[in-house]
Amino acid sequence: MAKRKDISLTDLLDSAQELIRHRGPGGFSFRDLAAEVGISSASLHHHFPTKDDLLSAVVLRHRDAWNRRFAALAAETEDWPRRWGLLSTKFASPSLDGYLLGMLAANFGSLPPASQNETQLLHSNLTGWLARFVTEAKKRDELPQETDVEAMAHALLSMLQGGLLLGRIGAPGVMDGALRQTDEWLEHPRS
Amino acid sequence: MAKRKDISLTDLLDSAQELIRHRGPGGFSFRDLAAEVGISSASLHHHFPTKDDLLSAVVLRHRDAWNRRFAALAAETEDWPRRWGLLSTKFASPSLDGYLLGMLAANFGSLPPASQNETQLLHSNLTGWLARFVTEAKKRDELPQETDVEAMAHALLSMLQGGLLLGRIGAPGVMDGALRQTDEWLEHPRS
DNA sequence: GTCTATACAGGGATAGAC
DNA sequence: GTCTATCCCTGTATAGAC
Repeated sequence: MAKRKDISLTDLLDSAQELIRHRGPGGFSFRDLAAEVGISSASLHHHFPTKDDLLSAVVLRHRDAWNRRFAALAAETEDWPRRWGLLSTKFASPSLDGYLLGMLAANFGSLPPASQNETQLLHSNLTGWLARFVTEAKKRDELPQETDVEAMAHALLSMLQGGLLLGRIGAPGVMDGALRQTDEWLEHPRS
Repeated sequence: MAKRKDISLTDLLDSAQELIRHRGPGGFSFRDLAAEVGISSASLHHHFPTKDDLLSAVVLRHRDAWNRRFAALAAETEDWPRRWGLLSTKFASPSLDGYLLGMLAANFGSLPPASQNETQLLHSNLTGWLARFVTEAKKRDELPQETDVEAMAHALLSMLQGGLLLGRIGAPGVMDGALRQTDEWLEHPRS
């Protein structure tokens, strides 16, 4: 023993992110994560001295990933219905990590400082992208001119996060229903 | 010492509920709650042998409270806009406890069994009432006949919970924005 | 019904060898 | 970079006196 395994940072963050999504930031221990990736908790502390370091690293990467996804989506199409369709699908996909923000938000008060910070940044990044998309949709007359950009962005993100969150309880069709209704609202703007 | 203080069950559950709302079900200990109500943790265990007992008692009472609120609301008016207005206000009020469901949902996987059960019941109670209100609104032609009752109920509850949850992060205007947009959608049904 | 005291498991984190 | 061993704290829960 005591040989280098050179656990990749990516694998580590992947496992950590999975644990946060499933059990919440306080729902797993260094020992849990260490066991999962096959090293000792002391070795884990070598990579991330404190839990705050670990959590905020996960959130930072997650934020980057979403920013890249949004940028790619923005480049891919200017069509609002298409943008929203792809976006909501990404969020609704259980294999993807739309859950993370909600888990962090729910346990925000118990998060260590750097992680709180990253979580706020994640939230404002997502809201910012949504607001940009809504603004552009208005310019293209795909949404009513009276649309309040901020309100719409908050509503859409709240819906997505709330749907994911309530879906955790186990009742079927929550996210599907919420998305179906939202689509109805979005595709049939007021007369 | 060792005199009876006869801490009232109500005070106990109140404090516990407050702690769950603020820190989540796993974010406080028997010692925390005991200190708050001014008894020892051992005394607390006398009232609630396990944490599962404590949590599920809180959720049960909470569920009852919402059922009574909904029933009162149903009796008070049949007007859908008014019902929704009062309801969303109740949920949005920070002094009230609309948070609870979201906190429980986020940490659902870490909840002990009875508490999971109660949480599911809470969720289905709330969804059921919302669905009933939507159904009645359709009958009164206050919502489009094509409205999918389940979808609408899931969407509204998701929005409320998502808004409350994201509001915890500290960004201002989330819940307000989400509600403003929802009102827009509800008051201006498709042409 | 309340207390003190305590058991026991699990958490984050560190020391120091290899 | 990894390990074993360990520290110290906090969590749930119990025993037994008053």
